[in-house]
Amino acid sequence: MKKLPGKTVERLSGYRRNLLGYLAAGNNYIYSHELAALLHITAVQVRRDLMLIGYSSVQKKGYDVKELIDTIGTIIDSEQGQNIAVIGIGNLGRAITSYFKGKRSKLNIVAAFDNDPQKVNRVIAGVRCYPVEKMEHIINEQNITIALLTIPPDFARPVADAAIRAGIKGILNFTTVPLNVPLNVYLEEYDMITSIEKVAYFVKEG
Amino acid sequence: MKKLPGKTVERLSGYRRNLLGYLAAGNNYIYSHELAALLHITAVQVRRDLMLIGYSSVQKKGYDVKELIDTIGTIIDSEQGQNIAVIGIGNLGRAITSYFKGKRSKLNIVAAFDNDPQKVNRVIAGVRCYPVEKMEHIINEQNITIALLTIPPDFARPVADAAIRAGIKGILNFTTVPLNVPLNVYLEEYDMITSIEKVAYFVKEG
DNA sequence: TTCAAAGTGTTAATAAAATAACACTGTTTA
DNA sequence: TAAACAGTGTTATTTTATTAACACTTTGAA
Repeated sequence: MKKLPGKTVERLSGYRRNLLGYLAAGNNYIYSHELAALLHITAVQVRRDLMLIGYSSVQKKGYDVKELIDTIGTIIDSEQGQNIAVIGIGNLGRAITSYFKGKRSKLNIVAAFDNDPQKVNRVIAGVRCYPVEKMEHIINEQNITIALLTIPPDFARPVADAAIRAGIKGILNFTTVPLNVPLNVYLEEYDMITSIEKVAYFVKEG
Repeated sequence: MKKLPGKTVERLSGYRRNLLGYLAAGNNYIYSHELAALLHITAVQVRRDLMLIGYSSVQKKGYDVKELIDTIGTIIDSEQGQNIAVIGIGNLGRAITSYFKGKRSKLNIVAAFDNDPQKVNRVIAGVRCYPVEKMEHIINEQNITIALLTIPPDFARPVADAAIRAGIKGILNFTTVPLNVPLNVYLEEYDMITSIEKVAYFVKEG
């Protein structure tokens, strides 16, 4: 399967999330236009995305929700699973960890790192917290490839570099600090302030 | 000024965030390619965005950082400021509040809402928490137009509806629940799981 | 059955976004 | 002070993403 565009991956993730909710609500079939409505996009977009991943419904009674969830899984999940570390287990790190933990079977948050002696060697939000000095060791030992970066700005850069040296292949950066990573490391940046400002702008402009 | 595309607004927010850091680091001028590098985009993109908002540097010695920060402010900020409420002050709500509070002079988080009697009528992360029943009243009284939705999924929909009835004009939805809002309300959805899954996908695929 | 109605997969067209190209203007150096 | 250089603003081009169009298939009703 050819590598999908980032936007498509985002939507696939959104489809699955909504399908899980839809299934939990007791629905077994869904039409493209219904799924589209949940994401505020068009039915064509949905069908086009599903075409891209080679999915087609046998019946014309809508898509089989379970089947579609599984198909999306075969595309965006890694078969053997992927391990995640939360770097910096302050307010945001804790929030993300407890929010995410257990939600996706193939993605496991297996470690947290922090410098605060109050936190180190304790289990926080269901995850063991290690001192930052042990990062390299633990990342290797636990085969962690993904890092969620939620540390104070001053440490963001050096700690991210260390994580990469230790073998991290993908970073989701929640800090306000711009990072630079080698080509073989995938970097996604998310800044809440930008989201808030965007809402504010469109509220202002109507 | 014509309404800008969402993507441009996001980048402008990113420019300002980076410029603030750049200024704090003691730099007063910045070239388009330097600013571009911080955001991992091209210099052309930067110049194009600035053209869109009608900014041009008098000198050819790079942009005046302070001036550019101000110009971006005149575009994306509301002159009289905008008030924000955090609806649901659990882990994530607290994290966002303490992260954001005071970072942008024109955007103020002025109230939190929650049902938990332990939280109600207390000041949490620097913001007073009110019971959800008082939401309509407070939103009106404090002229709150923006809501950050960080409540448990089961309450998301009814509470969002109530907030809109009370006069909210923009919602940033951090829950996994798909919302429907009237046309005059701006809705931005952010799902952390999607971000994490996106990173995971591109780590997997290389 | 058979005929509409509704839904799907796919190709074609459109729109939006990012990139390239380039003329112009200061800046620097010799 | 002139010639090379570097950086900017803007138009043109390309690429990417979205939407429209449509033939085909199933479903359901008459």
